[in-house]
Amino acid sequence: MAKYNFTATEKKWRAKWEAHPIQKNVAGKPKYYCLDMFPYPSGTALHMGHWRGYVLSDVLGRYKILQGYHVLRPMGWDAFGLPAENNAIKRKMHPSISTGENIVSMKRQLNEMSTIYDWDYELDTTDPAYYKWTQWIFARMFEKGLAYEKEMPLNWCPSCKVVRANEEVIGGECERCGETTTKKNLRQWMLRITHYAERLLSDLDGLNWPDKVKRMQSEWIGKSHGAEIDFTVADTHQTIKAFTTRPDTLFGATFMILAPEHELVEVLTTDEQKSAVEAYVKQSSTLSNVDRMAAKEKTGVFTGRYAINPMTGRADMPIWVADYVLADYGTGAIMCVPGHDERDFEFATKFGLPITEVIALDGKVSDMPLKEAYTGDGLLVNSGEYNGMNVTNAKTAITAEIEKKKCGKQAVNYKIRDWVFSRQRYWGEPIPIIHCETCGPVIVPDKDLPVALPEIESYEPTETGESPLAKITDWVNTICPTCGKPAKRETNTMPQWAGSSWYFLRYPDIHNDNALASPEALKTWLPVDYYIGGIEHAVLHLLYARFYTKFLYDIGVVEFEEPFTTLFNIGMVNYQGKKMAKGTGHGVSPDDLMPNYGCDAMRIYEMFLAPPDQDCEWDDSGIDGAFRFLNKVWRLVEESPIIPTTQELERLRHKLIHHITTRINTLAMNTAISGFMEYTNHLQALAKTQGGIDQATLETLAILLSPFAPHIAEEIWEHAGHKETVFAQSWPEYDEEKLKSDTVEIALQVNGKLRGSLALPVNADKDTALALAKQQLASHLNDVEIVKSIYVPAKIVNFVVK
RNA sequence: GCCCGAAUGGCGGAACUGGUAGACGCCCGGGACUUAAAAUCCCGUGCCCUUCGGGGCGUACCGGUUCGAUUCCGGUUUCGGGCACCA
Repeated sequence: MAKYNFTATEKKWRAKWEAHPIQKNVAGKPKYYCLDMFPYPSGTALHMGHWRGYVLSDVLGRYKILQGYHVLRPMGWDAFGLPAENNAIKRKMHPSISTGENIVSMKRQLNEMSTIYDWDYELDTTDPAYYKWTQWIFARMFEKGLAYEKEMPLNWCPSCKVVRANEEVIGGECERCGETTTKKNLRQWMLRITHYAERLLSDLDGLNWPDKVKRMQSEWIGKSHGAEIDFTVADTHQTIKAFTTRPDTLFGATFMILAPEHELVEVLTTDEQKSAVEAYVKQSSTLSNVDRMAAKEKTGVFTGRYAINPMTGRADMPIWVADYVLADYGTGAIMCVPGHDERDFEFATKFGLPITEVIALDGKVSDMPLKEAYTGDGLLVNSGEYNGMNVTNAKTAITAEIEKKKCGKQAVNYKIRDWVFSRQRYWGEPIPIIHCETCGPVIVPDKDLPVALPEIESYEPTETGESPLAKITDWVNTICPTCGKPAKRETNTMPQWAGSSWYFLRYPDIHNDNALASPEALKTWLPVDYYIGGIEHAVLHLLYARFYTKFLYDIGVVEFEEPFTTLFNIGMVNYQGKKMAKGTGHGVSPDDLMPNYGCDAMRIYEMFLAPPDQDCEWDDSGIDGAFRFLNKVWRLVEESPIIPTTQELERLRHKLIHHITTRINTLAMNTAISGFMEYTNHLQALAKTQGGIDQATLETLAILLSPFAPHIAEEIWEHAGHKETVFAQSWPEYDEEKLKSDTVEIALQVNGKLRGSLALPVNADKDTALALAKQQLASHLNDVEIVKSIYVPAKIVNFVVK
């Protein structure tokens, strides 16, 4: 009796799979595109957090092969971007070298996991042959007016003199030098994702995605109905546009607030208030949106001006500047109704601004002052001719009056904003634009794509806020493709998102030089059937990929509008209370565990650890359980004589097929594994009493186990007398009839408390069940009156007594 | 702050549609085998009380609906993810 030698077994099968890949006989099979979110090689190694997703999708992929699909399992590298560049700077290497090294080590790790990735389809977003098409898509967007230039405020470190990403600004301070950061306006390339807001929202309905992800995206797009109202500023020719979802409360609008970045702040502020306002604007520029929204106490300053309430005609609305109003949501200005908005109420209370009640539940004015904002339903008060009208009707009526007065209109507002698409960094796709003094920004002609990222001495950010590319004059100076005059290249690069928003289209046809993928390849493989990746990508990556797909649909490149039919989001793996992350080197490397436990045990444990969609805490110690389980399986297989099939073995076998199949279908892998363990325990006992196990049990076990622990599964399959791979088999089916048993144990309760149990025929009628239950519970039913008797077949009997 | 989630023994978790809470595994304790150890096997393991028959409590907290709630509803707390230049 030899102990299961995982090292030798895993080596043996990995070599066999390498020589004869398990997916050979694919002709005529239906396709299944099972895709992982690709990693960004910004660190040298994968941690167990990555394993979680890749093992999960590998199990699904192998399962689909056994179900008879031709499965596409590609893998690639999202290798551009800030983290990769910072990793390179840290290691004093060129980013192409450091990411290249990282890719080599990650690929080794993926192979050691015995994943079925097909490296014939490997893709790298930094490969010019790939980013040629990233640039090509940008060119099409530019032509359609979806890419445009705009001045945007960016985080600026006055000490380092570089643009800082939000990630690099911690609590208003530069991560590198600790200096308080400010904002600097720089020209940026933007993508008009807002044009797709409505479609991005409504098409969520048809997706087989987790509800919570759909909800997050829908909240992110943030559609709301209301009115856009123009408020005239007294003693000026200016008007302030404000979007509100509550036009019904217009009579209660007692002041207005502009975001500190609002263009009218400078124009409107009176001389007396000038210094105070300027100081406030400067101070708020050091804060991020998150810091501003999370501030404990509201801050703000008066501009010295008043706006006219269009309903009352009175110039009694002081105009303030406050940073809880964001420049990029709505119009960057709000009308404030402190009586019926919590934040406005807080602000008005703090600064002594008037509060007017205009909605009351019963239509009766409350005693002033109000203790809090009332945000509920009700009837209008203090609202002139609208008094007594309900909120819903008032919204329509007051909007209609504003429209009549030509000082506003009904409006739909989206929270989603256009996408800032340029970075002042080296390590990204050059934006294929040439700036010509005569022609303006001109797109690089397709024949000149890709615009290759030039080699460069120093790729660290520059002191002018420009990309390091700006320093390479040879590269920057070029000729306008339209008029032939001297012109300059765009020096900003694209964000990492650019490459990851369409890569799933490229995989089936990665070597195509004439199109991003051939129509045939796209038709054969797309859309993606199952997409698996971290929950942290619930909004941005998935929204951007949907946007790109819709755009490519509109220009006729693809024939579908949604890229990912089914989505599964893996929960985070934490370690010592914190998220495992490559960037910080915080995590557990599979390399440390592999020599002691082997690949199968690690795959099993990773799946057993927790429900895949939930966050979990990594703990090495549990891996022993997975290791023992596999050894137990092997002993059972090796030591048990083969006997003819028995009814018990048959029932147990079908139960296992049923359990594993239903669990795999919902990716409930943790309970699939616990099902295997339970089965093995039963089988062990049964093998003892019956003197062995049957051939069918052996074979079924090998096939069912193969997606999870492929090496030992092959070994069992071989032990069962077979020469070809277990992955050439078909997934077994279960027989409903064989799952049924005749009797069932039901619970007996008195007043909902458990008082016993009873074995009953499954189809026992109520009278029989109650009679038997009464007998059983005689001691509990002695001196009481039974008020009600409940019998739920195969579940429970409950007596309600007095 | 806003949006999205989560909370069950010493620990990870199970409980499928409202029906016997704690499957499975880890840890821990006891036993078998062994010169010994490892490995393996068997038994025990939510808390409290017990006359050892059993009884009480228990799924973050407070309340509600129900014969019956980990599951549904209202409120609260704590923790995690996202918040647009990390991806």
